[in-house]
Amino acid sequence: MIVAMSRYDPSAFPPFAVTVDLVVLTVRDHALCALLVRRGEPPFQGYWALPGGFVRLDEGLAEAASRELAEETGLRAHSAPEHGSVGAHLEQLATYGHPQRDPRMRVVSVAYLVLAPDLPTPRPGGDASSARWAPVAELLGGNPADGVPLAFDHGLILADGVERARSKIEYSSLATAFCSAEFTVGELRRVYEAVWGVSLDPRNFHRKVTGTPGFLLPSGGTTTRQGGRPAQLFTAGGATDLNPPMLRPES
Amino acid sequence: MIVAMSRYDPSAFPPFAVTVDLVVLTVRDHALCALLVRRGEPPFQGYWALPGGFVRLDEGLAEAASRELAEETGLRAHSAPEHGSVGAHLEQLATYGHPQRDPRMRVVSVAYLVLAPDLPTPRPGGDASSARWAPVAELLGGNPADGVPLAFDHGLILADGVERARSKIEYSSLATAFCSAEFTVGELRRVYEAVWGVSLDPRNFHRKVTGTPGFLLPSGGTTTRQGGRPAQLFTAGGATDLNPPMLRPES
DNA sequence: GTGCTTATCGTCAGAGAGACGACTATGATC
DNA sequence: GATCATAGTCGTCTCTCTGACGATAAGCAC
Repeated sequence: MIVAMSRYDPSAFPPFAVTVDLVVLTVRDHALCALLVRRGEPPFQGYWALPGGFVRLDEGLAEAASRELAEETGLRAHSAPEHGSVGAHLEQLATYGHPQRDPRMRVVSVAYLVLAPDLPTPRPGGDASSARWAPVAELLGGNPADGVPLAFDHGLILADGVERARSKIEYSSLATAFCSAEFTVGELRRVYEAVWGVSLDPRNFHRKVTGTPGFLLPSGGTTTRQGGRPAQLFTAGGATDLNPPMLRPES
Repeated sequence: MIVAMSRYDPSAFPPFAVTVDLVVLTVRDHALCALLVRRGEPPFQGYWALPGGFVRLDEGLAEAASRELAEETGLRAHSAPEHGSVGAHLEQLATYGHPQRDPRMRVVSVAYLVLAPDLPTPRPGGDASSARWAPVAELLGGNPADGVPLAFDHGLILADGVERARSKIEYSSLATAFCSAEFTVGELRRVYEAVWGVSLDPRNFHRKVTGTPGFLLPSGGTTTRQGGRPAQLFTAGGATDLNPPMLRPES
């Protein structure tokens, strides 16, 4: 087998550049938003793009994603969920390697998905004008005239990331990654509503999440943040899987 | 931003080797099996490994996976399901890039998952002694003494692929990818039983799969392959999602 | 106080799944 | 041919969960 014989021949392998790209999602103002940075040089100069960068030769892929995330947002991300943690959730999304996705060289990009609570200030890289939170509804709204399309294949990557997030909160407790350490059932419901773009019945939602063992842990306090009757505060419980899942309403 | 400035500098990027590795699964003798090849050279000489190879500079990742699959098994795979097709299902699984996963060089491997019907002869590469179908229960059985561990991180990749397959047939019609073009409800049930390693009630299973619109299309004929009363033959319908899903029995 | 908001508890009908009985249609064996 | 074993198919019952509500609770603004 010729292929097997040359497979790990160190002297003659096709050289690739490997990058990580980040789909960083959060919920702001009742809308799902993605972090974008503006490109300062060609190609796609002036276009908005996903944050990311080269993987170094001595670091792992998740490590590179984590480093880029910290550089751009100051967030510390965990691959494994931690209870009541302030860090963001990070998981590998997919890998994109079309030969012509970068016009200058062969680049394979490993995309990571980050779910973060609403950040106090989007101060990526210290340069406020070069980064923003963009509502994904505007970016993916089918109508390209709504805004400049993203650089490279980042529109595709973003769409995959959003779909992953939308489906993942169905059968896991990951929606809590969008909330701060303590949150109310109503805040969690607004996360689901923003990510899915739907309205949910508050009573059925309350029954579902409070009735699932390990999803929510009462933290003892109450809050009146949202106006109206004070709501009980919770932290994320240890459960990671939702069984049975909370399915999106039919399209 | 230093990172952004150097991000796509074509003259100075860290060079990586990029490979694809294949988790090829099928159901043989009521057991879920994976395709393995024996390594002929160091490192891990004599170990069993997942089939795979280098990505060429002018081909896409799925393209490379598809090419390797054809070279090793003769199968033609489709990323998109086709009705009644004889080809296998192929989808991207995940990407593995730990800096020391290959002792000689920095290799990033994009793993693909292939679900194939039982192949008449496992004649990979034309060299029968260098390839085999191995029951995944033996490979992942927690007890490493059951067999030689796989080369590189292929044991981890295989475990991820098996878990993907197990969960994916819950909420999609992908289990039909393990069947030949025409199959009976009982054959499809035995696929689920082999992949999940459980026993399912034939009556409830029959009600579920025949009651899900678009899952199965009656092809008109009947068969008596399995002995007993002749069973109706079906082909895979157009539906890709199972809603509601068919959940595994609780562990 | 009234009115508005949000939170939380209850009730009811329908869909779906698990457990399992009953019947059907073939081949194998006596 | 009668009997048996095997596998396929249809029905029934119960329980759980969900979606669609009604009703009540506890804050704030006026």
